[in-house]
Amino acid sequence: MSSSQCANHHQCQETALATAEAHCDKFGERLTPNRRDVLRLIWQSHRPIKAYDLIDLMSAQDAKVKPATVYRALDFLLAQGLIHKIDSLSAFTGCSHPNQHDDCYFLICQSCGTAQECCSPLLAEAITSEARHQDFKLTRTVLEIAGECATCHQTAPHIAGQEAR
Amino acid sequence: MSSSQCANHHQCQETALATAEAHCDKFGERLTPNRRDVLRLIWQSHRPIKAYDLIDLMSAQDAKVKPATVYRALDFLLAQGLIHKIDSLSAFTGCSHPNQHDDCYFLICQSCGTAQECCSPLLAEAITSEARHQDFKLTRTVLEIAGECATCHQTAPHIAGQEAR
DNA sequence: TTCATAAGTGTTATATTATAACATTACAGT
DNA sequence: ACTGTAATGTTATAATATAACACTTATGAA
Repeated sequence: MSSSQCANHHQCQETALATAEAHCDKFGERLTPNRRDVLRLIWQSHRPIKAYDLIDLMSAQDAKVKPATVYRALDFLLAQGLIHKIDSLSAFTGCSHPNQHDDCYFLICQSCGTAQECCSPLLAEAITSEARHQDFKLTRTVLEIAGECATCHQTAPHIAGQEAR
Repeated sequence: MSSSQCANHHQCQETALATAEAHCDKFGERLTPNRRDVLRLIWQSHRPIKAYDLIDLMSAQDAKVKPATVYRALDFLLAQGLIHKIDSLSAFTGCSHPNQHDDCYFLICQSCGTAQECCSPLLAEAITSEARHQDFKLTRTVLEIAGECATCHQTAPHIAGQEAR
């Protein structure tokens, strides 16, 4: 369980929830208890989390939660840009800056499981330009880069894959 | 049902099978009837095809084919680089140039369903360089660009999404 | 305030995608 | 022909995701 990226994960979780609250206020959307719970659990997880893990976590508290409940919350959060889905993992992760742009990509560490959200206007422009070159009208880009993050290969050089999963 | 890209799809299918044959010969791998059937069906489909559609097609011929049969063939073909999996679609498509490089990306048309495989050393380098910049050791890149292909927006301008599926 | 509507949730069922485990068969090298 | 490995057959089940319909809650117009 690495815990990189943010000095105080509890803090970044609270910030994310506050941001989500503000976002919903602004757009007249409702961050209901279910949606908030799902969002909180996503932020509590340090890495992309799967829908059924969320279901299990939700169910741990009190009554069994059904898939539809969680998937509906996920759909809402995705629609609001408050989370991302990582297609290559079938997993979900919080968006660290909802609404700012949609040219993000992910660095997914196969060793520690984290997915760092990154933005590069330069790279985004390179992709847009490639698409334009093929006369292709771009609506959505999925860029997911798998490998080993700095922390992992500094800590345990050249034993990559061993602790993967 | 657009049928773009290649003038003679039957031909490109045969070429792909011959290439696969040659590849397997070279590496001492066996392109068994099952694997060949799956590969042929993938090439027969003009767009990325789902595992269970392959199962249905295989089953149409004679006896019912079980998932494992097809998934095993898919695993083999993926391992040999003879096909790609499009993560954002959970679908498979033939690789038009096995073994040549692994810096390909896909332009996925949401209107006609085709996925064009493209290569751009420039873009690949931009991505590698981004990763390096974050001190990230890249092992695999997924770049899937969804939108509308040239053919579709030339044919039916500004009705995008209507005939999507 | 009350009612109508829309939005959200509960619940059951089922669709879709993928793998595990173990028995059997086919193949390549000796 | 014998033997070990690779491939396949078969059954079962895991993991991911959605459909459909009933019910409840929030919202806002009358």
